[in-house]
Amino acid sequence: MPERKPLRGKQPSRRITLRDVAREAGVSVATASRVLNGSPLVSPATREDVLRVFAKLEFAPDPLARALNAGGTNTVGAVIPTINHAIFAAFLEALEATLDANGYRLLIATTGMDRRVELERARSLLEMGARALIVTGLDHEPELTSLAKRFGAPVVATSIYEATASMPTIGYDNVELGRQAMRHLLDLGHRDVAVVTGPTAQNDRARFRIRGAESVEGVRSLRKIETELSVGGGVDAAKQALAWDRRPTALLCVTDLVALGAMFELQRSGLSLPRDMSVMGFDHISWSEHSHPRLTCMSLPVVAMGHESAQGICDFLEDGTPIPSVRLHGEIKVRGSTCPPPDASRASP
Amino acid sequence: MPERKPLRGKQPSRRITLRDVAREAGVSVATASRVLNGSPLVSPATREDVLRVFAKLEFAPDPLARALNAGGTNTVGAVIPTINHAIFAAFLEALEATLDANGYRLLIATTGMDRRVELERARSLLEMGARALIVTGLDHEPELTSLAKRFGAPVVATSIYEATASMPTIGYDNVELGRQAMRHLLDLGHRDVAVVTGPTAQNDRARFRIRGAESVEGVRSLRKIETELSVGGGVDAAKQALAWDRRPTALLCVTDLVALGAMFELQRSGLSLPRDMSVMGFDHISWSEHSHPRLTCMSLPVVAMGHESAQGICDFLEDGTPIPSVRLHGEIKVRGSTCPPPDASRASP
DNA sequence: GTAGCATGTGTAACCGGTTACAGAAAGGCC
DNA sequence: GGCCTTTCTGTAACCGGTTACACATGCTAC
Repeated sequence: MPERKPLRGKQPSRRITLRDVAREAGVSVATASRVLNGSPLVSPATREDVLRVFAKLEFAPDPLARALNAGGTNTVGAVIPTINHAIFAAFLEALEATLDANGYRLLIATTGMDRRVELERARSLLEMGARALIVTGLDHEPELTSLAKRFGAPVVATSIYEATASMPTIGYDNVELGRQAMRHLLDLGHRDVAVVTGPTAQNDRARFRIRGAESVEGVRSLRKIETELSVGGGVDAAKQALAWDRRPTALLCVTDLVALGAMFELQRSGLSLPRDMSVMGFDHISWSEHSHPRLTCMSLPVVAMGHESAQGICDFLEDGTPIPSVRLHGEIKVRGSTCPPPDASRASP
Repeated sequence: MPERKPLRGKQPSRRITLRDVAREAGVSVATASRVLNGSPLVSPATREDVLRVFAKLEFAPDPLARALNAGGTNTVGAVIPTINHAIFAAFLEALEATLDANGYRLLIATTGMDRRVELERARSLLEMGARALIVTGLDHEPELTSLAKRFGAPVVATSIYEATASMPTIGYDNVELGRQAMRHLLDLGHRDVAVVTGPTAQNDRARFRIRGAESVEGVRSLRKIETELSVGGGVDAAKQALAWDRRPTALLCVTDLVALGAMFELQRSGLSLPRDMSVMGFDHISWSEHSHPRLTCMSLPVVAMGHESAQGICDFLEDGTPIPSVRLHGEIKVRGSTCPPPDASRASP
C-alpha cells in the first residue's frame, strides 16, 4: 500500500506561470503555450511580444506540468550496489552517456548490497517517475517484479546473462568467465588455487564465477576466501593465504580491486610477483593494465553493457520494442601477473 | 529560450487512475485520494473497500500528478565531471546517502570536464525538476547562475572553498592543500619536484593546488607535467620525469589515481620506492592506504563534503535556510611513499 | 425538539501546463 | 457583395492527482 510522502519544503516565492506571462502579454494561455513550444500557428508579431515577456519575467516552464501532460518523464532509474566501485562507475558512465544521447536522464540509487534496501530504492525511483529500472544481477526480492509491473516500468538485469530469466538480462555468463579464468591458471600449471570473493550471500554474479571456477577439472585444491569487496579486502585475503601452511600458488580474485589489494600485500610481505604467486582479477578497470605487474584479468564488457542496456530501454520506451536479452562476451587479458607456479616442472605431468 | 522536448514514447496501455478506482469502489475521487494518503477522515469500512480495489486493479498513483500538486519533486541534481573516478564516486555515494535519508533522490549528469556540456546538463536536470544543483568547482559558464535562479534552484559549488564566491561553496582550500603538500616534501629535503596534473584548463581545483605548491619558498626547481587524469596519465608522467636529464626527487600528483600510475611505472622501470623517488597524491581514495608503498597524500574530506552539501540543500529546501559555505579540512596522511631524497645529507643545509 | 458538534463523504476548484475545437479576422475569387 | 479559405487567437477541457468547502448523518446536551 503506497504511503504518501509529504512534500518537503515549500516554494520560496511563487513561480511565474504561463498565465502570468499571458496576462502580461495580453494574449491567452494557449497562445503563450504555443510560443513556448514553437508552434507555427502564431503570427510573428505576437510571438515577438510573448518572447519578450518570457524574457522580462524570466519565465521557466514547470517541468512537472509538462510531464504530466505528456504522460511521463524521461528518466530511467538504476539501482546498483554502490557507485563507489570503479566497475559500476564505468558502467554508469556508459549508461548515462547513451541515455543522455536519447534524451533521457539517469536517476541513481544505491543499495549497499541489501535486497530489502534495493526494493525500497526501486520503489522510490518508480514513485519519482522512472520509466524503467536497471538492476544488478538476478537476486532480488520477489516483489520487485510486481512493483515495477504495476508502474508499467520494465526491469533490466545487468552484469549477468541468463536466457531463461523472467526479465531481460544484459550481461555476460559469469559461470563461463569463472571457468575461463580457472582454466588459464590450470593451463599455466597451477593446481592449488585460492578464490577470493566478496560477500556472496546477495551476489549471484560472484557465486556464478566461483561455480565456474569449481567446474574446471584437474585442480587439486580450490580454497575460498570470503572478504570485503575492496582493496582492503584484498589485503586481508592475501594475509590469510600467506598464513596457510600449504600456500596456494595462485589467487583468483573475483574483482580487480581485491586483486590489487592482494598484489600490494603480497609485495609488501616480500614476494616477487608473479614469480612467487600468480594473481588474477575480474573487471578490467582502468588501472589494471598499468599495474606492476600488469594484472591478468577477465575483462568485463561494462561499457557495452551500459550502451546496450540504455539502448534497449530507449527503444522500448519509444515504440514498445521488447527489450532483448543480450549476451556480451568477456575476454581474458593475459598480462604479467600470472605465470607458471614456482614448481611447475615438478607439478605438471 | 526554452525549447520543447517532445515526449519520447507513449504509454503502452492506459494506466489505472484514481477515478477508475473510485468508480469501481463506488466512492468519490476525494475519498479514494484520502485512502491513498492514509487520511483519518475515512471510515474503516470504506477504507477497506477502497484498499481492496487498489489491490484488485493494481493501482499505482502517478508520481507526476502528485508532484505537480505538491509544487515540486524531491530530486536534487549533481553535475560532475565524471562518475568514473573514485573520488567523485565516493563523494556521490555520501551525497546520495544523506539525500536519501532526507527523502530526496539524486539525479546525476556528467560533463566530461566541458563547461558548455555542463551548462546543458544543468539545464536538463532543472527541466526534469531538480530543486537544487550541485556542481564541481567555480569554473562555470556565466549563464549557469541565471539559469538556476530562473528555476528557483540553488547552486552549490563543491570541492572548493571560497568565502567570497557568489554561490555557497562546500569544500576545502585547494591552495592551502597544495602548499601543505609541497611543504611536506620540502621538509623532507626535496628541492627538485615535479608537479603532475590533469588538464588544468577547465579545472580550477587543480590550478589552485599548483598555485599553493608554487607559493612555497625554498624549492629549487618545480616543473609541471600536464597529463591525463587517470592511472595511464600517471604512467606517462613518470616516463616523462624519468627521461629528463636532471631527474626530480619527488613527484607531487594532484590526484591519487595519477600517483598510483606513476608509482607503477617507476617500479616497473626498476626504481625502489620511496628510496629512489618520493611520490605524493591527492584524494585519499580507498586503496591509497594499502598500496605498496602506502601512498602519502593529502586526504580530501569528500564524505563530509557529500554530507554537508546534502544537508545544506535539504535544510534550504525545508525551510529556506540559506545554504552556508562550509570549509572542510583536508589533512596530510604521511605514509610510506615519501622519504628524504637520496642525497638529502648533501642537499640540506 | 433543536442547537451544537464530530464524523464521513462528495463536489468542484486547483496545480501549470497542452490542445481540440470554435470562432474571428483577413484575403481571394466569382 | 457574398462565400470560401487561410491564418491566427481564445475558450475550455484535460492530464491525475489533492484539498477547501459544503453537506449529510448521527450523536449528545439542553
